[in-house]
Amino acid sequence: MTSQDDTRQKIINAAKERFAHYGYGKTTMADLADDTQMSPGNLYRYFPGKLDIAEEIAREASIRTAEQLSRILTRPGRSASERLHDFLFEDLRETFQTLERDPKLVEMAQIITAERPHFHNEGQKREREVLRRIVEYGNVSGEFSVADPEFVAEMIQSATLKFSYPQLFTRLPLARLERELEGVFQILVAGLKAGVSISEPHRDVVEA
Amino acid sequence: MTSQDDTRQKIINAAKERFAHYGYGKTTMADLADDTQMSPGNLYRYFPGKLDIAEEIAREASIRTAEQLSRILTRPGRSASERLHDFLFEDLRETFQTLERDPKLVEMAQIITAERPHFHNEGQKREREVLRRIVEYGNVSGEFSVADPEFVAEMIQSATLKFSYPQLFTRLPLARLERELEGVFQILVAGLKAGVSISEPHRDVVEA
DNA sequence: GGAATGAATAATCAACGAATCGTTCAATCG
DNA sequence: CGATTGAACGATTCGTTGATTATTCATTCC
Repeated sequence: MTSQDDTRQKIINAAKERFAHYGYGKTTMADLADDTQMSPGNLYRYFPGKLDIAEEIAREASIRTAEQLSRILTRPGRSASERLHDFLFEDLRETFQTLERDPKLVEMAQIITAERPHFHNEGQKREREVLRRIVEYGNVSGEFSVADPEFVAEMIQSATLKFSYPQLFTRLPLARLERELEGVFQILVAGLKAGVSISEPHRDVVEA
Repeated sequence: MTSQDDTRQKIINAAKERFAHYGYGKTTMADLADDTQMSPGNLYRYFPGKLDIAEEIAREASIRTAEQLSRILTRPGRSASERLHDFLFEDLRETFQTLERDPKLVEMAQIITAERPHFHNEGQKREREVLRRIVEYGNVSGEFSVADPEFVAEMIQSATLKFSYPQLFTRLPLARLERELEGVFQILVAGLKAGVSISEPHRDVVEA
C-alpha cells in the first residue's frame, strides 16, 4: 500500500465517519479536508469527486457483505436448501440491521444507486455469484435439478427483491418480513427440487 | 343512480380527463369546478377533498383490472398453471401499457399509494383473491398441492412484486420483463406442483 | 518541478416573500 | 330553508435572491 493509498484510506475513513453521523448532504468537502489535514482542492487528487468517495465506501460495504455471505458456501453439514435459506435470511437481517444502525449510510447508498446504476448492478452481481454456487452445489448433491444455475440465481434475486430494498419494507417489522420470506423461500426451494429446465435465451450483459 | 350520483360521476369524469392530461398536481379544484359548471366550494358536497376524487378514480381502475383478471378463472381448457401464467402476464402487460398510455395517471396512483396505504392494500387484496382461486383450482384439479391457498397467493404476490410496481421496472423493456417473469413463474409453478405445506401462522389483518 | 494551497468560479441549495391553492363558511339564491 | 356561491383563510408551492458548496486552477510551497 503506497502512501497515496494511505491518503485515500484516510479520506475514506473520515468520510465514512461523517456520512454515518451527519449524512451525505450535510457533509462538505471542506469538512473532509479539515478532517484529513489537507485543502479542499487536494481531495481531488485522490478522488474524481464527492460522489466517488461515497461510492467507494458503499462498494467496500457491499464487498464485505458478499464475502460474509460467501462463507455460507463452506459451512459443513448444510444442505443446498439450508444454505439458500441462510443466504436469504442473513442478507435480510444484515440489511434490516444496517438500516437501524446506520440509517444515514443506507440513505447514502440510495443516493449512489440513483446516481450510479452500475454500482447497484455490481452489488447484485456479487451476490448472484454466491447464489449461483449454492444452486450448483444443489445440483451436484442431487437436491436440486436446475439447467441454468446463473439464470435461476437471477430469478431468485427477482423473486426476493422486496427483501433487498429498504424502501420497500421500511414500515414492516423484521419478524413479519422473515415470515413472508420463509413463505417465498419454501415455494422457491420446492420448485428447485422439482426441477427447473428453462434457461436465459439470450442473456443481456447489461442490466438497466 | 340518483342525481347526486350523476354529479359525482360528472366530477370524476372531469377529473380523470384533467389528471390524465395535466397530472394531479397541475390540476386545481378551480379547474374541476369550471369543468363541471359549479363553484369550488360545491365540490366538497360530493367529495371530502381533492385526494378523495383521485382515490375514487384509481379505485375504479383497480377494480376494473381485478374484474378483467378474474375472467381468467372461467376460461375453458386452461390448466391452473396456464391460468396463473395468464394472470401474471396480463397483469404485467396491463401495468406496462398503462404506464405508456397514461403516465400521469400512474403518477397519480403513486401519490394515492403514498398518501393512502389502505388503497394499495385493497388493490392487492382484490388481485390476491383471484390468485387464491387459481391456486385452489390447481389443488382441486390435482395439479398443485398447496395447504394454504390464501397464504401462497400472498407469497406469489411477494415474489412477483417487481412486475407490479412501475417505478421498479421503468427502465426495462417489456420483452425483458416478460422473460424474467417467465423464469420466476417457472420456479413458482414447479414449487406449487411439488407441494407447499406451510401456512401463515398468525395472519396479520393489516398490511403496512 | 511536483505537491499542495485556498480563493475564484460555477453550480446548487436554502430562505423568504409572493402567489397559488385546498378547504371552509357567511351570504345569497331559488 | 336547503342548495350553492365565491371570497376568505390557512396551508402549500413557487420564483427570486443570497448563501453555500463542489470543483477548478493560478499561485505558492517544499
